Amino acid sequence: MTVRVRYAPSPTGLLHVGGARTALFNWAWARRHGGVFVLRIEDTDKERSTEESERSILEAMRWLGMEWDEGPGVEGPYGPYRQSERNARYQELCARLLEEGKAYRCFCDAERLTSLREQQMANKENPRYDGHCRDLSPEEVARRMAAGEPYTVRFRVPEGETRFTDHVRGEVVFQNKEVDDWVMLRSDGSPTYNFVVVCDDADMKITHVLRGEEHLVNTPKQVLLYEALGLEVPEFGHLPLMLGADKKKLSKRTGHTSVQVYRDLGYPRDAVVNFLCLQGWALDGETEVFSVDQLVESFEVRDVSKGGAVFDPEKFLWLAGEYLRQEAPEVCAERCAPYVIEAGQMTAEELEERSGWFQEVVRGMQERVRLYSELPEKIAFLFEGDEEVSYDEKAEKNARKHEHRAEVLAAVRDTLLPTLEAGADAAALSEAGKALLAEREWKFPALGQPLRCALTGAAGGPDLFDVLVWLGPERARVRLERAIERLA
RNA sequence: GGCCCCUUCGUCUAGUCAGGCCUAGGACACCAGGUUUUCAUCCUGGCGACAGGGGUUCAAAUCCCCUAGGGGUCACCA
Repeated sequence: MTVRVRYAPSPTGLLHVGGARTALFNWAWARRHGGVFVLRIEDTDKERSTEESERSILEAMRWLGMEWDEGPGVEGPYGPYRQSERNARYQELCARLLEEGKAYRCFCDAERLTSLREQQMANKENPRYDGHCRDLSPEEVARRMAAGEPYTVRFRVPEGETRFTDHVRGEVVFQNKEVDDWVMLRSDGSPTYNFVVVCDDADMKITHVLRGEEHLVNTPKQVLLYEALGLEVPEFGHLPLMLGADKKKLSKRTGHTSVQVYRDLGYPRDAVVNFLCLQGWALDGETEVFSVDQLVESFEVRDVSKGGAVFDPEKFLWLAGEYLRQEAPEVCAERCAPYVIEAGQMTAEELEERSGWFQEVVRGMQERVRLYSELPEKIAFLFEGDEEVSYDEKAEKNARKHEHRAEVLAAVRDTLLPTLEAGADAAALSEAGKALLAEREWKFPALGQPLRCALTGAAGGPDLFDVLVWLGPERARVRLERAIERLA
């Protein structure tokens, strides 16, 4: 039997990182077993669903590299893949259950239900439907329908207990008396989640339902519905929740929750995928950094942890840096480019013209950056006017520690700049610099600290000889002259 | 509160299904050293956990029971 799994987001916002992880696990599981990954849009909530949100979710899914085999834009044998387009089928199945007495019409209005709930809570009872319309006579139902009274359709939960084997948690049992006669069809005739999810999963031949743990308590309702419909029950696997620092379900209160935000913040794509997988799953307990291929090779649902995972922004940042540093400079440069443009440091055209130069800068900066977005502020000194480089306090203090600072800077101007002009690279400049120091029997800091201050105005940063090359002889000369005066 | 789920370092986790190889391994963070022209990277070391209590067993992080704690969910949302 081919494995068929699905990810079924509701288009009511951006793609949540928890949802993305669920999708990733489903996707990996399908790929691992040569199965099919279905993407289905659960837009039964007309109030909150938007096309805009659907677009952004699809875009984020693609960005993460999850191609769906069936779903919006990809024809499949069980479409359409948007619930709003499948209404006829829901009505059909509902009519069947009604006919068989497995569901019934309920004429209780919102007002009655609300006061019922309030009363129950006041009595310290559990709020639940009281079965008021469960056994209405066919005549009464017909009469009230004819009178145009609005009604919902409720599922008639049978007696007994419902059990299923969860691939993450093992055997789970619910007493049916704890399960409410839930609403399948709203009074406007539209279907609810628990109803459509079963219809669609069955129609789409889904074999494994992997979803967040918040759905665990819905499962008995759904199992019961499969049984009432005479359908085969799929296998379930409830993934642990992703938690915020407060150990509660990850929400905006404790940090960013959408994939798009991390993308926009400049996290490498593969780092996002890798990190999400680390929440609740481990390759071997040793390897933290792994590829999508490795994920697909070894992902098993039974290896998923049971406990919730606190989302750790620090570790995420570390992992982002791991990925960014491994990138080829030209790739990294391309990904940093939008941020450089946004910061107003270079235009797209300039970036194009000086792509070699920019890549070289990126290469020199990669070890010092974790997110693409971090680059601009770290190379801002390159875009300052040469006459107005601002020295920060520590840089200037470091430079002033060396009494021969002016002399050393002058020596750099007189010996290194000509070398640079002649086309020397950073390695050659470094040699020349060291020779210059050896001559005078000075240690490196005597050169490094004044020079760094002169060139960058900062106490730390990239290799000085790289900086010399990036700046070029003209600009370096201006900065040196100015420093010789200012640091005198 | 009812029901359901969960519980190994601060955090992510390996080990639990098939009890001995675990004086519990790795990673992030933190601390201390080292390399380095600074910063960063990199390297070395340190700190640090089986929620508690009972069983079962020659032997329990691993199996059973209880307690405690945390979470999820209780809609004409999904």
